[in-house]
Amino acid sequence: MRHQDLASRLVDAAEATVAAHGLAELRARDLARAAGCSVGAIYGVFPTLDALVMAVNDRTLAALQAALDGPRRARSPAKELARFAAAYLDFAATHRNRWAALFEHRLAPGQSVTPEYAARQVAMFARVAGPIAALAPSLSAEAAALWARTLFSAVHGVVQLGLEGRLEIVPVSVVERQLRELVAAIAAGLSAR
Amino acid sequence: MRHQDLASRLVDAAEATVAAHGLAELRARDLARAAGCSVGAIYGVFPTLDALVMAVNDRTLAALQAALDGPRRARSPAKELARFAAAYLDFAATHRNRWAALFEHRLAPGQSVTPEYAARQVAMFARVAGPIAALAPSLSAEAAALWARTLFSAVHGVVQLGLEGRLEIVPVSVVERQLRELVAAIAAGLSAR
DNA sequence: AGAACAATCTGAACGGCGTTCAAATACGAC
DNA sequence: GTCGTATTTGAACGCCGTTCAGATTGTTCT
Repeated sequence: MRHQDLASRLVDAAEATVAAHGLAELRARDLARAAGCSVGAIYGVFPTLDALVMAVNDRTLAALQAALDGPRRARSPAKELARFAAAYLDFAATHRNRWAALFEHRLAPGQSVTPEYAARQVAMFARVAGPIAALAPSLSAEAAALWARTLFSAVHGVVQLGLEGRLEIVPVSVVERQLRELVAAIAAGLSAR
Repeated sequence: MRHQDLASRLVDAAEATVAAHGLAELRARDLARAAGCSVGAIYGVFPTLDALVMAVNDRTLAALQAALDGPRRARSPAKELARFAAAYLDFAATHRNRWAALFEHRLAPGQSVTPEYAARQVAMFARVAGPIAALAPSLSAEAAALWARTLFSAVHGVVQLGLEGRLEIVPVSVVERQLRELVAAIAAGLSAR
């Protein structure tokens, strides 16, 4: 533990705080105490706390990607899309604070996301494009890719407004039903062309 | 102007700042200067800056509701849903910072949204339930209401990830196409049952 | 071994934030 | 005019992310 990189100790500590109390509770002084260093040392490793948050989010996105790849491919394209949506909901519900941090954190203007982060996002969209192309073979590759983005976004929207909506919070089981019906309707609409 | 309520002058000033520079740029001292009062006077009207932000968001939601009611009903339920989605995108794109503030602002734990805010949200969902029920008459009232929430959330997700996604920002015209195809697929899937 | 240099870490201090509150001010009743 | 009350004021408080002069540690050369 003594020889563990300061960087990874800091990301570990930040991840633990985010998971337990949410992104808003992250403090440089707490982080330093948890990682066993001084506040100033943080800035020898990360230029800013925002950069540290991005490192945490990189990890979360990797975990999300792994969760979505999850169990092996389902029997039909429609079932595969349904499994994907259910896995997304499950990840968001299980790791709520870490998942929320992905969207709560706004990067400073001019700053961009890390290349790994962007690559993971592209990979996740691509993961959806396959079943979609299988479902609607008449779609061009670009159209299928755009549909992948659309389906992903739609599923995300249902999960986000369901889990952290302003109104009543929808029980996870209801969100599950919403996603099942949404994916089924889209799959039906797509294959009917 | 002198006799205008301090409260409305403050909300005006906050709304202007949010619209011009985003929620993150809101400062109590700037607000006081813009509204022509002292910092302390803000707290005689609002218990917290968060409450002031909620007042701004109430206004934004009212404007969004008006924009969605917009032009009179379309010819068919499917077209009405498409119009609704397009109007949502148009509002988000036109009033990007004010719209983003609706979702950037997290209310303190234990605090709830104003009754008007909740009522507007319910009204907007209900606005969608009509065309959905017309499209799939076999749906129960509760199922149609849930579908309204689902469709609204899905549209929101596409707009949000499209306009402020981490990856490349999608041009509005592409998001328009995404929404058109999404609504068409859902409408097809819904009426095919 | 010790001296000299570079690299790293330290934590008090800085500026900016939301929020508070004793003092000043404005206002109405008589 | 005088008192009592309600409102406004803005300096001050505590907390935040971030900085940087000085202390500490590590490395290289003789």
